[in-house]
Amino acid sequence: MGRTSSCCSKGGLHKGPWTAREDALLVNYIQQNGEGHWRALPKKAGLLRCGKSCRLRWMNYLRPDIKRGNITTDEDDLIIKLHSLLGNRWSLIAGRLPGRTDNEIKNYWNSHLSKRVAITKDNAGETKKENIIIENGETSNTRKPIGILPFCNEDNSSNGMASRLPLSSGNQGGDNGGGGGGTDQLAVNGDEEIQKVKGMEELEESGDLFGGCEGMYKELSWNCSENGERIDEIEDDSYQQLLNLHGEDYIQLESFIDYFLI
DNA sequence: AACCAGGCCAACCGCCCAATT
DNA sequence: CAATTGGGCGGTTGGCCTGGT
Repeated sequence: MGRTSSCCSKGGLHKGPWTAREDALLVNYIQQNGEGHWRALPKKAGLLRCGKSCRLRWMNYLRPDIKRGNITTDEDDLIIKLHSLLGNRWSLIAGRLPGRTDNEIKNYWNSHLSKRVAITKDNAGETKKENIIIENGETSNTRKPIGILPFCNEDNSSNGMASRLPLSSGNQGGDNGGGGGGTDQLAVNGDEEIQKVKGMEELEESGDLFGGCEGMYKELSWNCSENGERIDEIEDDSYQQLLNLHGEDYIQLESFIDYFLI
């Protein structure tokens, strides 16, 4: 229903690498008319491309805010952390890396990071990089973001928050050839954790996160207390539900991600 | 110099979902 | 309510480049 064969496979349309002239036509058109209406765009812009191809070219290559060049070690770490939280949700991950595209991150993951993480997992023994540490100290391979739970706990300042974080940064320095000790490592003790708690308090005071947290748990059919505290075990499919959130709930997910990247 | 293998990355493909008709 | 459209996403492909032999 409503699905047509690939627009790019229609006769008479160009495929393959874009020429400088095509790029110029596309950029010129979007600068004058803005993004959107991709299906109609090629005709109006004088391009023999399908709309999807135009959109992809713009989004992944021609957009003025795209950051070209090598992925930095900070971005590298961030991608790994986000992937451990979100899985192959490249658009979500890209949304946390200004100027990077989902395609670029996906390619980078497939060509660089997946191998590195695999090696890390092989070498790391119990502290596997992609595992998520759950409340009782066990690890899980299911990529459920159990680390989000303490965000909604009332006494977050004293419940060993770091042990629940989704990633252990402990093996970071070793396999990176000196790249370790990045500034955005997850806080595990001392002042950084205190700062984190203070940040949480500010967010809580704003009222945004607690209320949304409760709402989200209800949305996900999780049990929660009146103050938004999650009180039962995550069900198997809950993570998937979490990642399918939209609208305000999606914003809550974004907030959770923010929290874990402090 | 020629060949080959592997890595990288831009682009395509197929599917999904929300909005519109 | 069903059909259609528009847009977005993740997976995959294929061409180019580079390094090794």
